[in-house]
Amino acid sequence: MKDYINLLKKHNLKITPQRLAILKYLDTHYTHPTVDEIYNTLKKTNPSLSKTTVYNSLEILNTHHIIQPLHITGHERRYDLRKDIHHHFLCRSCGNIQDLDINCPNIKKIQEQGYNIEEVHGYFKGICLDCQKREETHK
Amino acid sequence: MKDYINLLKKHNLKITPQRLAILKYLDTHYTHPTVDEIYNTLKKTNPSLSKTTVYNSLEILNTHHIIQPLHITGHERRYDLRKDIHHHFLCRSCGNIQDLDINCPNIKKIQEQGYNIEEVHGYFKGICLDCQKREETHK
DNA sequence: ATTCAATATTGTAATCATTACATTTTATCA
DNA sequence: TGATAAAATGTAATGATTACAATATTGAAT
Ligand SMILES: [Mn+2]
Ligand SMILES: [Mn+2]
Ligand SMILES: [Zn+2]
Ligand SMILES: [Zn+2]
Repeated sequence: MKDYINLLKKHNLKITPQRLAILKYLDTHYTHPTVDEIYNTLKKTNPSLSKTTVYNSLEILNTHHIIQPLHITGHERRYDLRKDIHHHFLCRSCGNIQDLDINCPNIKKIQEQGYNIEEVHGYFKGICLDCQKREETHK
Repeated sequence: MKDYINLLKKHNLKITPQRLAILKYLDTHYTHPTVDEIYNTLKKTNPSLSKTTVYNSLEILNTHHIIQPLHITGHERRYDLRKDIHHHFLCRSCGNIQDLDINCPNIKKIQEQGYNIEEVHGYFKGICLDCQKREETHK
């Protein structure tokens, strides 16, 4: 990525240090962070940052389809700079959310049934590979 | 369904009118209702019902895998008496949530990669068939 | 470079869903 | 029919998100 300024310009969004910082954060942390994670980290180098601005910025980036929200945990929103359709795995043990790069043949099928699909969310939950190994060695 | 009493017995859960009413509601309304929808409806015939009881009952039914929660809208929990894996379509226009009876070949693939999968959520959002027709006729 | 209007940021208060908790009631079983 | 553990109830607390009013900044026109 890198050229966040032109990305915002392309969408006729005003270029502000807050938006640039949020875009950069998402671009360098593909961990599907929460609003609080983004806010608390950026607050360190930008002490005047308001949490409302983080919410507002994420909202407008979402409406312009630059980022997408995930509802995988069920109690907090998370954000993803990747805008292509991909699925996610949430580990019950470590809490990490991993990308699953598998293509979903069902999307096409459902569209063929006549549905107009605008969003796809594929969430899998369980124990990730790392945590399984860790449990093994602890026996 | 029908035999909610034995269902609760099988899971060593106490048989209470509240739990029976909630089970019956979910069994006769496969609309993936919210807690408030369940509460407000049952409140009419059971005025002493507490919303906390609805939350508690749904929680214990969930831990016993009798029902499953959906996080499809992103801002409220919904419940489904169907416990088999199936996917859902949320219509942006009418708000209805429909079951999609498609099998997901990715589950097997991800398991083959070593993941231990405990939950699967497939959410699709867009405009449902009925709403598309309605829009057509309104032109 | 300066000015200005539109837009963004900020801080605080409000809202909404959910959870915690103390009290009262009920289900189950001896 | 009690006794006891579990459940139901009502209220208060929490946590994430949104609303809103005041201030500051951006970007374009001068
Ligand atoms: Mn992702
Ligand atoms: Mn369903
Ligand atoms: Zn893990
Ligand atoms: Zn519809």
